Amino acid sequence: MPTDSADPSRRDQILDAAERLFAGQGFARTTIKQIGRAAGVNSALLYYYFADKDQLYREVLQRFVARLVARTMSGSAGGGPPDARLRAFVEAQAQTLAEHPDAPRLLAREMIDYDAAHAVEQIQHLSVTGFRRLCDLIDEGQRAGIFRDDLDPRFAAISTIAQVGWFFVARPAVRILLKQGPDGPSDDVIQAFGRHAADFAVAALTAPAGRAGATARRSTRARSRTS
Amino acid sequence: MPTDSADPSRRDQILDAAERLFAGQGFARTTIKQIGRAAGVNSALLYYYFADKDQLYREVLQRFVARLVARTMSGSAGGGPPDARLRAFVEAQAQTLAEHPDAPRLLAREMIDYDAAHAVEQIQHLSVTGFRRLCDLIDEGQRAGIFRDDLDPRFAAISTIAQVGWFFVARPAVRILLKQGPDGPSDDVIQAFGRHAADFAVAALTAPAGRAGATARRSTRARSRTS
DNA sequence: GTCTATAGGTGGATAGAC
DNA sequence: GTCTATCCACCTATAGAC
Repeated sequence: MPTDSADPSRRDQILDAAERLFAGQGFARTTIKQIGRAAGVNSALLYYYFADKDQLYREVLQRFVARLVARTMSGSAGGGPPDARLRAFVEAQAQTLAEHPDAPRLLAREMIDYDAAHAVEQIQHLSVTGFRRLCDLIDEGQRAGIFRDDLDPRFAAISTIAQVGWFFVARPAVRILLKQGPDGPSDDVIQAFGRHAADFAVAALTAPAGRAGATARRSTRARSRTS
Repeated sequence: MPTDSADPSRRDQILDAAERLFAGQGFARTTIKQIGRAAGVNSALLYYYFADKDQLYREVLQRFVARLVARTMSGSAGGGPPDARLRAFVEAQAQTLAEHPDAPRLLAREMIDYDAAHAVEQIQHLSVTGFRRLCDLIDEGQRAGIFRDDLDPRFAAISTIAQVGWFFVARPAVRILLKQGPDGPSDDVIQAFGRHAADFAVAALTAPAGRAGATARRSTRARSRTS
């Protein structure tokens, strides 16, 4: 099985079809024959390019995450004050997911179904890049005195990212709540939510430290900020 | 197939086993024979109690969501100011999910894989109860002047719920970020995150309206508040 | 490289004894 | 009610012609 070497077209053709199908119906329900048909080739050919179904799936995920990381990273590189950069980060995230509607499904399913076993390195990479960048951003804002410093940056990063992530994963519920059509929220609504999420996060982080926790104990910070 | 009538024990025994397996590995990868084995009965017996695999899955989901709704609702009934009740709501949510670690997986997968087709009414019910209650809470706080009124209550509700939801769904990523063991975050960390999420949401909602959106346009509100 | 044909295995579902 | 035995469909993967 000459899995490597150079034949872009056919190979990518198969990967494209596989990506669509895996994203749409998951690993188990997608058959080799479906993929072959969708790619316009005989299903046996898949075994010329890939060792088995599992390997094909892994390569789909890898290619996918790599693209996603590239896209996300390029979007939030600029300078400026931490709150503006955080805002840019969140809006870029919404933008990216709106352009790749398969992404949340594919990744969330992988995490849920296989505990990310097919793409540990990829998911790690995403965590180490995306999450980490956010953490650093928040930490920086805290040290600059712009953000309240009684929040754990890692918790805050999860809360920030969660908004847009959940918006896409819980699509059926969101659709009902927002009374959107069967295709899910329109681009307008997605963009509006992206702005809202950025707003929400910045507001939570810039709130005066003493004010919000009237009922509650101070500091949900559990650990060192070096993370 | 006398699917109904009265035989609690056997039937529930099968449902229990099925729930564990479906939650752990999803619908497609779970086989009838696995369920039979896990339940300690012959797999053919499943067809005495349930019409087919699909029907069994539906009943698992229904029972599951019914329990979840009951649990969630009882937790956030009390009175008090809106911000305290919102806090109670979020912490109850975290508590519930910590006690039912299968819940996020089961529900998220159903939404992702089948667009909630197996449990439309259930998901609708969850949305109409949980989400709606949150929306009303936020709306009430806005009218009382406690929460800023330039946020769409429905968007704010999504952001609020998303935090804990994502925390469980993205477990592999969270695990890496928080440097937790393979079993996922400990109960302490879950509780801490629940408090954090409540804090985060209340802070975002109580922030002075003009302050947070220095860079941004006012109001991410898109539609009427009657929702 | 790409196809046809098919082996080998598994899963959902039924028939029928007890 | 519960089990044994089994059928049939379908899916992954391979063998081998072209």
